[in-house]
Amino acid sequence: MEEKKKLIDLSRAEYDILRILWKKGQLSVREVHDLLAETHTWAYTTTKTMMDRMVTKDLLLRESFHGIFVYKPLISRPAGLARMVEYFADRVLEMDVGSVVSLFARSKTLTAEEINELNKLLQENKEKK
Amino acid sequence: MEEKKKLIDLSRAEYDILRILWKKGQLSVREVHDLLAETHTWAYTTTKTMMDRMVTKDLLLRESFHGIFVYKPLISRPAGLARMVEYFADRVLEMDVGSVVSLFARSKTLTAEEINELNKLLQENKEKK
DNA sequence: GCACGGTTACTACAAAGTAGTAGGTGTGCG
DNA sequence: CGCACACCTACTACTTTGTAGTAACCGTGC
Repeated sequence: MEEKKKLIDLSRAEYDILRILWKKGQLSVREVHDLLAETHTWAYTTTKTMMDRMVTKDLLLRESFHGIFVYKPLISRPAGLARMVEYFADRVLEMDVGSVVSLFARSKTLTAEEINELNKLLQENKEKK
Repeated sequence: MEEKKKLIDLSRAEYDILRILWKKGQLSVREVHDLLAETHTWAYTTTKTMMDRMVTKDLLLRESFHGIFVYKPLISRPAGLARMVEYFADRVLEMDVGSVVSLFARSKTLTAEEINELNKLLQENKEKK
């Protein structure tokens, strides 16, 4: 049996940053920070620190771009979602993950392809438990 | 306008402890710890530290009972759930909280009364935003 | 009365959350 | 041309949370 990679455990803060990057592709700290302002009241340096730490954790990739750094996600949205969905289904709703995943189909948040990936990840994870 | 109390923000660890206490009413550290073993691999003292910190944060009440301490939740299950449901609906599913709350009705996780309370909390919270 | 098994209190250290400060750099203006 | 300003980056720091060890305490059986 090969390496069993667990679902990625993101903190809420990390997830919020990734969420923006998943939508936009790649952004500077400033851009992420401004978008984050809707839900957070962080200082600019807080956003920066977070993002830099996420780079060392291989959650984000940082590249110099026209003299400034831009960051892009290193994990897919379904991969980032999986752990949260699992947790929420198991511990909060106390129902099968399948029912929760089916919500995504209705919400149009994820593409069909992403939903497939999400399902696959959750399935694999369940098997090895 | 009176005091606006925000929804309670629980960490996953705190939530997991509360979840057990909501089900059982009140338990000793040992009992919580054993039940927690299903999902966590914490050392006994870790469970203890967590629970004691939750007492100082007014999440739990600690009472001496036959020479040992038992802990009971100071917040209701809907109150503990509200923030997580809101977060999950808004940021993960990106759909209306209502749709998520309706899942509870189907999952039998909460009583009708609890669902009402949950709805009320989420509603109040939305109004003041 | 003391050993033993569990309980409690105190301490510790890493990671996450939050943010300040100092130093670097490009661009316009005098 | 050289400096001020605005903005970026790196480094440091302090608090809370996650995780756990250790030592002191305490009732029960012998």
